[in-house]
Amino acid sequence: MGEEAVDDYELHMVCYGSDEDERVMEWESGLPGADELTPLSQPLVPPGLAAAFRIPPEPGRTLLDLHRASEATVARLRRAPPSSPGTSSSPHGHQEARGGEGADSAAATTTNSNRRPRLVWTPQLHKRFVDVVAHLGIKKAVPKTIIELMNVEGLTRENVASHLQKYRLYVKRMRGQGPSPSDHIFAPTPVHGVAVGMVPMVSGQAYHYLYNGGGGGDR
DNA sequence: TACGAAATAT
DNA sequence: CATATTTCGT
Repeated sequence: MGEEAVDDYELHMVCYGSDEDERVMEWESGLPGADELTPLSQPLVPPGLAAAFRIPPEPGRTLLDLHRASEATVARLRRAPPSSPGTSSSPHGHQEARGGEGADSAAATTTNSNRRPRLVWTPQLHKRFVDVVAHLGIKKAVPKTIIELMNVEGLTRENVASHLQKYRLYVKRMRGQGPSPSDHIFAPTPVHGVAVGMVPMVSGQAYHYLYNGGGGGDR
């Protein structure tokens, strides 16, 4: 009969067909990048300023809180119908082209292959990873939890597990010895001022890494 | 089922 | 050769 159920697999994350998903996608696109956000570990209001203005100490905002809030927002977006009578245009300016890539989404080239394309951990994605791991603590930093808190669509548990394995090895190796020039993403030189990819990219796509000369030659 | 170490692939 | 995926034992 028909061979239509063939490519049922790839339709997962890349293709947004539903209006609800579109709304969520738009919301995600509007989110500021990791570079423009204050780390959760860092108080929004400096202690001195807070004291000067009689601002009560910040509530214990944790990543879990953020996660819950995020889930609540997503749920609301999905439930609430357009309900924008009159204004059918986009709520906020969207520089984003189609593709569904916002601050966080792991896309893969949808070329037919049962093998998942190599995921490239961009500095931004890695930063998010490190942030989550740091706040979870080395004890609770397990792939499943990490993946939940990162909230990156398309990111699989295997991806995180693999990266976590490398990250742990890096941390262990890092003890005692100074930083190694061989480190790319793990070394404490996260984001330079140059434009780097905002989304995880796969082989085939052009991605730019910021490299330190590479003239060292020692190993 | 999920985690993690090792093997395998790119 | 570095890094990501897959396999496999727990």
